[in-house]
Amino acid sequence: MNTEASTITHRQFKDSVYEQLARVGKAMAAPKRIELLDLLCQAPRTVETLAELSGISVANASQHLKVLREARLVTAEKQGLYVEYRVADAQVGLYFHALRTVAETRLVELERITRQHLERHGAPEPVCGEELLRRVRAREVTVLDVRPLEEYRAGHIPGAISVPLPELAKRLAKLPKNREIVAYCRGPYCIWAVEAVELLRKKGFRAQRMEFGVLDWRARGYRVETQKETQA
Amino acid sequence: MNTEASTITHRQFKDSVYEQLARVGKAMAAPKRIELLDLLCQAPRTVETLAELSGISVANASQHLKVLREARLVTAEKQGLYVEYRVADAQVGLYFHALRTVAETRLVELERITRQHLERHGAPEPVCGEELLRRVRAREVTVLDVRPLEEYRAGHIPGAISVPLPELAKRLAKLPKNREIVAYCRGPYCIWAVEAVELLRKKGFRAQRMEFGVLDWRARGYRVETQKETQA
DNA sequence: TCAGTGTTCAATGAACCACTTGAATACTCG
DNA sequence: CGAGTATTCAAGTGGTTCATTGAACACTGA
Repeated sequence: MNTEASTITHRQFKDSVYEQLARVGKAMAAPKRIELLDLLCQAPRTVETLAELSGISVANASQHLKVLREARLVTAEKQGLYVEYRVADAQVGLYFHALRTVAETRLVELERITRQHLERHGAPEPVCGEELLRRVRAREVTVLDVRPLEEYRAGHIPGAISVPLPELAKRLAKLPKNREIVAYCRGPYCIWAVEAVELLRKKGFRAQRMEFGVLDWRARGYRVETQKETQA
Repeated sequence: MNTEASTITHRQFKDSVYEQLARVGKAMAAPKRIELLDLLCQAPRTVETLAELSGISVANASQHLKVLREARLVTAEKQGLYVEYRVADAQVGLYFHALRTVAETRLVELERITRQHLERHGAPEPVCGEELLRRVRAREVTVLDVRPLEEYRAGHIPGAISVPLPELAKRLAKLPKNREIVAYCRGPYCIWAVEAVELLRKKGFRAQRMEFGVLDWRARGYRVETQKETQA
């Protein structure tokens, strides 16, 4: 079975397998493409929106999206005047999450950068994530999703209330004063929840930031709620 | 809070975060690097071994390993005359597994290539993975790890017996005739288990191939056994 | 049908990357 | 210490990728 010939075809087989795996790997080799995928993990979006959110030209975004499409990580569908991109399936989100997790555990630089940035924004003390997660799951606290509405619609933590950050100020009155509030946003690198907590505390609420996003939630195998528009 | 200035530093922050994430992403952008990481997920190895197993020059392997090291995915340690590389921590294995899973679910080509190759090696019918997994977990079957001994030592499915494929023939007598046998190897792209099953069946054993490897096992959150040398 | 808009394509140049070769380190072990 | 070996480094080459620009395409809505 280990003749010269079979060894060669063996190598060819391996080479083509790893070549395929590299198609997916290459898709995540450019910072901007990772950012686009991150955005798409929050909600489906058009090319123009993605370009604006990630700070690149539309043509460039389109090109990056083409690469992601060819790696089958995202799909595109024409919706009226716009082309709407979305992640191809749930596995893609988990893949991105795995990448992020490795980077977080292995790259000290990443933690340094994040901590600096949070401190500059007067971030509250880092919280014990897992314990908070437990209380959120047990519904012991009021959970606020401070991302834009469309991201909430595309998927949110069950029981969470959508209060986009810009609207938080005018909707304070409708929030419960006596119950503890937990705010979350896109994830550990998003400061919206930090700002939300800052405002809430200033107004006398008991509030905490959860640094997990919907992706972290899903990666733990918990259910995600979609579409429903629970509002305060 | 959304002044021009704060928006700019915001962009800078995001850019540096995604740049860090891309460090990890780039590490998996070359087929050969993925292959090296795959090999390292099975067991720690020296540069020379890795070069030989992946069919590249030592200098080239060393260079790829440097990239993996700079992305902090692997660590190197001098052991006697050789430098031994190993995956930096368990998360890295899960990251590679996530990449592989996405590629498997999304890339039809990968499945086609694999099926062709297995058929050429007279692979038995594809098995129902999850049901087999249950029976392995319940220890209803005799489990054979047909990889080289050092990979078995680095981590194997609990209860599995190490019978490296080349030694299978001479150790047939020591295997139970009446109990069903399940063989596994490095994973879905490795044909050792296929060949083992072929031989076993020819000799009158009831045998099946499990296409999961240790990585798939771990990704499901199951315990992995190390070091111990259970032998038939 | 035709203007207008969103998206993609094609071509360019600069930067980067994979692999080779040959030399230089850094060890170990006699 | 000095020979021998494993590994890494440095330089060069051909190929690939990224961002930009301007044009082309596809589709909508009047």
